Amino acid sequence: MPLTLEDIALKSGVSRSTVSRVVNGQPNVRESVRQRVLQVIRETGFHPNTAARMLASQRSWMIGLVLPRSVSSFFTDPYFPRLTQGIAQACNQNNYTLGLFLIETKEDEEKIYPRVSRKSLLDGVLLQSGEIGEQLIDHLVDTEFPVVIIGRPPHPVDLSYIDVDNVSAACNAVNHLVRLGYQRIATIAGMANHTESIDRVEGYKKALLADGREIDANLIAEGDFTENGGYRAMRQLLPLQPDAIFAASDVMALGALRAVREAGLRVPEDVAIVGFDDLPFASTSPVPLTTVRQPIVNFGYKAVEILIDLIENGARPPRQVIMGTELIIRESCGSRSKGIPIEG
Amino acid sequence: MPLTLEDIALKSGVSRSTVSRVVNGQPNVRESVRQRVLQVIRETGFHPNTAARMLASQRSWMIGLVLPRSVSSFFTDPYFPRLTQGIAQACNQNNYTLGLFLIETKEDEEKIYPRVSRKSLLDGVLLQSGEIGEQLIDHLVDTEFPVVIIGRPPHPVDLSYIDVDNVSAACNAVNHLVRLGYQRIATIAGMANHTESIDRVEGYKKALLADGREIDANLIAEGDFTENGGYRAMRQLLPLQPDAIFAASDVMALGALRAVREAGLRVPEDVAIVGFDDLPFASTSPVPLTTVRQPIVNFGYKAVEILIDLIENGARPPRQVIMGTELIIRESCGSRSKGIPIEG
DNA sequence: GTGAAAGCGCTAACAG
DNA sequence: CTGTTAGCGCTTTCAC
Repeated sequence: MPLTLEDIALKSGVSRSTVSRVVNGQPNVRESVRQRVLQVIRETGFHPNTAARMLASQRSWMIGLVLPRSVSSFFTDPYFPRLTQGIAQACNQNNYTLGLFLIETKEDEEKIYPRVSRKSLLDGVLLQSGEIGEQLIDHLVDTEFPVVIIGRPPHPVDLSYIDVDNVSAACNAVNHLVRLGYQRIATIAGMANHTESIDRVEGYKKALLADGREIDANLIAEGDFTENGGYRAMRQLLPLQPDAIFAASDVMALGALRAVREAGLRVPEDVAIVGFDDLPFASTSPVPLTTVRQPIVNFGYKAVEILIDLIENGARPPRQVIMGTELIIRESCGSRSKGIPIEG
Repeated sequence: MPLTLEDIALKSGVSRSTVSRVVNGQPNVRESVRQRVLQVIRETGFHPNTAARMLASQRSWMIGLVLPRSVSSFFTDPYFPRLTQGIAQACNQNNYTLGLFLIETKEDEEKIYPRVSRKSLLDGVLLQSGEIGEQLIDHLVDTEFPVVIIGRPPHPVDLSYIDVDNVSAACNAVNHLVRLGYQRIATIAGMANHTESIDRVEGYKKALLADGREIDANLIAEGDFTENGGYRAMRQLLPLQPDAIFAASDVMALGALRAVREAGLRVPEDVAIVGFDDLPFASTSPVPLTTVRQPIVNFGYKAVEILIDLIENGARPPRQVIMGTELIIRESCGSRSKGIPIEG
């Protein structure tokens, strides 16, 4: 029923190859012929069969986005939808189709693995860097299969990845609190087995040490990137009477804020809070959040760009792209009330 | 380089057809032969080429999720990630691959159209019902292509869809406010050209009329399913001194809550608020939200189920599946303080 | 129960 | 510039 190249060839009085050339925008076709063929294509509404094309050309024009099971916050943290947006946008623009692979169970992982690691379905994959010990990375690493990891991989691997400089970003944020004169600065970290958590804690420590302070391990509470996780971590910190909190995500900062207020304390007067991400709600939260802005959409965009470069040009060696962040000052850190100037 | 059926056939001393039968779990193979072939497959790590399979069988085992441009709240409303979760889960379980199509520009729409409307790439699509006037639906309607619309379509079409009974759900919610004795009940609607908004407003009116009240058009404010939209709508309503608000989404309810508190009023003492969705944050919002719970994940799950039935059994006529909702009572409607019993 | 053979619709040399 | 000719790797009759 659906039309084939052959049909179009017949109707335009040329061969199948010529039609193929026209469809693929190849140069070696006489202009008048090209026009005639295009005309027929338009009239008939012909579209080449994707599967046949994939098979013959060994290219699918499709990439996969893999979100490992460990990234359970996909549904609770607006970070991921935004990332996905950037990725989808870039795919559209480059005429790639995006396949979404959410891994939730061990079973999923096994089912999905062959689909995301062979050229027969995907031209390449974007892998959200998950837990340390993530199997998928190791499987992928010695394949020739094009991969870009989103986020610094747990251990050094010979793969391209894209990340922000979490250490510096966190360090800057905490340093801001230091300069504002806070004495007991605590942090709510993400899950301990995720690189971005590790890096942000490191930045936290670095800023404190740079000011000649000591690290109090009790002031480092582990959240899990959820609102509730932030809340629980804050409840745990409260008895230690911190006067400032650096939370590794805006969502956790919100949970912390809830806990602080529930305890009858004020933000930022009694406890200052700084978040991470600068998601839309950061500015509309009960107390507008001072936070580290990540270029999330661009991040996804860039990831696709690198992947496509890998697919189409096989660019080697692997690239590491680090994107910039920016500290956004709002109410929750109290710099306004303290009247301390903001650095440019 | 990668293995083919032929390779496996050679190594197991059978024909390509037999290997194909084994791979596809067909019955007509002697058990001993089946075992031998399976053994070779395991040893070699063979996986059939997806493109070749698609081409020969005219099936891709892939479905698309299409989010039209009008669904701009994809990135601001946690509703969509949850829906996507349910869909992805169901796809995994049924061995389908999920393609994600986010349409943002007119250009995207044109590029994507051929990809989502032909059997050559997808076996079927899930279309998030968008704006009234959405082109895609009309294009899809007279194709034989399997489609399930998520949400009631703007105008009656001969397609399967899945939805909740928004009218009843809203009516129940507002009725709850009525029974609590609120006198000036306002509503914050979604975008006027979306069916779920229309239906929820209708439910709102229905509850009021059922109580013998009149509809005051000024008490119906239009939001846009964002937090800011809810905030703005509430600011517009505030001068009219409503004593209760029914918001068409939790996100908007949150915006309304912010506006109310900013005006120095208390929830629920001065203004009661009821939301819609029961997203995770509804229970942790500054005032826990009374809201209509939608079975979002199940919703996505069910949508896939219907689509697969359509693909595999060509089930006709189109099915309309309506899922149930539940009113979740928390603090924001004030029923606790008013001591009014909650219906079973 | 198993194998041979004919495609699925397209791309990509290779001639001309 | 254009047509001919092989496949891409698998599914699926149709014989045996």
